[in-house]
Amino acid sequence: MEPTYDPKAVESRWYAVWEHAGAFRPEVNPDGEPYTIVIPPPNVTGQLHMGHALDQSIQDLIIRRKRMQGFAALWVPGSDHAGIATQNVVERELAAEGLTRHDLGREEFIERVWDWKARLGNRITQQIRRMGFSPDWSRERFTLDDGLSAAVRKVFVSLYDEGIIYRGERIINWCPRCMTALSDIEVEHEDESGELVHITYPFTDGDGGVTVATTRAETMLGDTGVAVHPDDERYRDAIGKTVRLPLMNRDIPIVADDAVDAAFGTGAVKVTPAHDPLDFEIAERHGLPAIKVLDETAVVTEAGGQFAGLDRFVARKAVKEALSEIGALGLVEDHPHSVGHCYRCGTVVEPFLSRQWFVKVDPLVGPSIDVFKDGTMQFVPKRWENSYFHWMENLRDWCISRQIWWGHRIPAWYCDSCGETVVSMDDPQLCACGSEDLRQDPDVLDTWFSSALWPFSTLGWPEETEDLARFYPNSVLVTGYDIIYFWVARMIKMGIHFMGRAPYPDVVIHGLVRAPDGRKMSKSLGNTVDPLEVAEEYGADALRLALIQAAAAGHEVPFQIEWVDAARRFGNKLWNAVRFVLPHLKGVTIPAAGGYPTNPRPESAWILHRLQVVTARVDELLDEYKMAEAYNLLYSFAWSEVFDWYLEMAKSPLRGEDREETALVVGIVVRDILKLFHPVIPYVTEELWGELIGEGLLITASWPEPLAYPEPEHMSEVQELIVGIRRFRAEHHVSPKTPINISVTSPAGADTSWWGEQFRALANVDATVVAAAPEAKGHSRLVAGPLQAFIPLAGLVDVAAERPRLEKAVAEAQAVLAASQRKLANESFVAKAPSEVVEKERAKVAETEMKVSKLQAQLEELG
RNA sequence: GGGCGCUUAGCUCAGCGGUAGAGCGCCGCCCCGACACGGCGGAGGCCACUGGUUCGAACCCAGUAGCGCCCA
Repeated sequence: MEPTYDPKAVESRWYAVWEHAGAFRPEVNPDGEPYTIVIPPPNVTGQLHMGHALDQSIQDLIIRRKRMQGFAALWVPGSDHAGIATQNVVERELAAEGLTRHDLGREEFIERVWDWKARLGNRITQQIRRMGFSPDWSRERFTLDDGLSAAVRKVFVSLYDEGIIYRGERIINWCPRCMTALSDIEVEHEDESGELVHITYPFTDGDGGVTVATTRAETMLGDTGVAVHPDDERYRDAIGKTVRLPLMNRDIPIVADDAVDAAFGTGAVKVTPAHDPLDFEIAERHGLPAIKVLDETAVVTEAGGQFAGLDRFVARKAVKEALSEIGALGLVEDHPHSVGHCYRCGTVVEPFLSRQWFVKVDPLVGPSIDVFKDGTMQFVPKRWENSYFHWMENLRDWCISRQIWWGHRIPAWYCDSCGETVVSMDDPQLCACGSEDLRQDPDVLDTWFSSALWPFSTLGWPEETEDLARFYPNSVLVTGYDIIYFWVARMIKMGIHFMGRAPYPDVVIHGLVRAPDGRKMSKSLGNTVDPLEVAEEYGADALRLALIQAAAAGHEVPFQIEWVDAARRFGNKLWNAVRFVLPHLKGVTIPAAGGYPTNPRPESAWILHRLQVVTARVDELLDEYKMAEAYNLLYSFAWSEVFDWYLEMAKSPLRGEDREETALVVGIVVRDILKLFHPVIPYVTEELWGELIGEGLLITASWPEPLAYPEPEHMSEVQELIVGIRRFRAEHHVSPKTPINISVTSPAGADTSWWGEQFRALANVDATVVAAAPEAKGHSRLVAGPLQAFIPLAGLVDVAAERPRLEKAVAEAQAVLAASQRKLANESFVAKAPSEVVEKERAKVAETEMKVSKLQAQLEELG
């Protein structure tokens, strides 16, 4: 083995081995209880970003551990077709050739997208492999696969038959650049500065008029009414009158409606039914017509009179100028307000009256909330339930049709003869009326519609497959909080509705990986960090460990390359630990599991005890999805206890008579550390497993279940004394190479057999174990519980130089003592605190008093 | 406007009722037969502020200030 670990060579070696061994398939544990995770499908257009790296690191950690625990662990990979995004990408490619999709026609365009997918669509799956993640590629799915398309079709038809899916004319969010409808949550609101423009509409029957306020002046071209609140005194007499719409010279009524906010603007609102959701509702209640004055490209229509042909923002300015000229324009005030943008392209979305397909959410919401209330499901951390409930309870119907070509085409046909709509599992040839003039709806479904079925469509539904029976419900879902609404909520609704059971009991929510500057990583800000580049430079293992250690419960994760660097060095440390162990294994075989000795030396008993305690705690933490805490604990156990202490303490016995029993423990402890770390840093641990065990693969080895050992007495005190001696050397500039003779007191009956050896090995002192403090003066005294070490000062240091150290030690001990005494002097503390806390405090006082008196005695000895 | 979160060592963050932690950075000493991608030792925090609950609060409650996110 090389003295330093090189991730490059190792990380390219193992993936194929694992895959060929079938290790990613649940079938490696044929009798295991099923455990399932479905991957949040990344976009085919996408590249792996830090968010994926974190999300998938967590999933791989979970799935690899479950696999080692003997579960039939299934992690289903796949991607979604990302309708709008993918179509945009391919259209951009066409544009470079001077073409539009309409030049190609629907079929040819779709073929072109499939070509594109074949060319580049597997980029992200290659990247997932590079990271060492272990989903079952034999079960990879794509939302446009035949099977998943059948699932989509079945769901659409069923929901249509149940009356939950319907087609209707409503105000939807329209992106004039993508030329499609969007759902409410695909609109991102941003505060922008704008103007609140006051416009006066004169009464048709006399003097005066009503002044309305708007931020979108151009929409007044489509006004068909004015609304005021019924209780608004100011407008009591105006209700029922008509006003003449300026510029358009249209007479429109003033109506009273509760929906009007009397406190906003002038209290009178213009009603533009075709271009505002609230106005549309008001218009419905009062029978006002809707006039479209903007078209699909956000250009003013013929209905906009003299402004026809102008872009919406140009028209806004022109309308204001025209109003100003005729004296209808009043106050113009600055008005910062929230403006909706398309989440795909950033264009300002237009509320737009349009006939679209919708999912009625009311019937689906109740059960999706109940599963949390009754404990069937939980968010981790739990606080996400609140925003989930709030969102669910305020849902509006989900607009699912998209005016694009790439996606699941809506299985609805319209009969040109009788006007009937046919929705069916099989493409209809004839309408019920006998006509053959059937046209299929040209639109496709929202990508999230198919993603909502992912936990069961990937398992074969609507076929009744073995996988479906075995792996549904899934065991856990791991995802970022940013898609709780987009995806998680919808999976829950569909899962319950179609499978009769929630898709998984646990939803683990993690934060977003932020740029080093603390801001969101985004291409436009240019502050993204490419996980593949990081993996190239530091190793995928290092990136994964760094992400897991940093990803504490549901908070944002600022990306720090220093963490990756630290994680990389941990790999090197592990590597060298194994490199240290190997030469000592002559004649000793480390079993792949178990092998814990019955009667280990005290040092070994200590580390085995710690191993058991730490492993048990790590299991608890992982079962609670506290990944960061678990691996920070393991990290410091491995480095600070095993490597810094135990391997050092093992060195002496490994050179002795009974070297084999220590070699066995060293090997076993390192083996279990490899196992415990494997789910996070699979490459280096697999490589080292090959070196240490050389049999089978770590990926399918068993999760450690160490034996419990009683903790040997005085281990921590001996360690404390060793640290004290080292500190003594450092403070007095006594080289570690200078041998020192000390005496160490031992309580009666203590097993001191191993002390001398370890004092020599770890502190380079010759320690004589004695029953009582030596009589002679002129030594420094170290106190650790019942143990004391006496370092003779003669010839080593100036006796007087020891005084400041002692004085400091006394002061510190006295401060601790005073604090404890103060507590115990407090009657309510003694009366009300739990007895073990009080006992602990009393013990501390006794111990500290002892320490103070010993140190003071020594100060006196110094003279 | 409603909701959620954050404010802890120079930096980035854990901890969330019983004596303040990590990584990086910093200061000494050391290439000691696993590792200088390292070892040994050390310095460094009125845990944002103000009140309250409690025997005891970084941790619970209320409020204040600043920052961030989500929804309307």
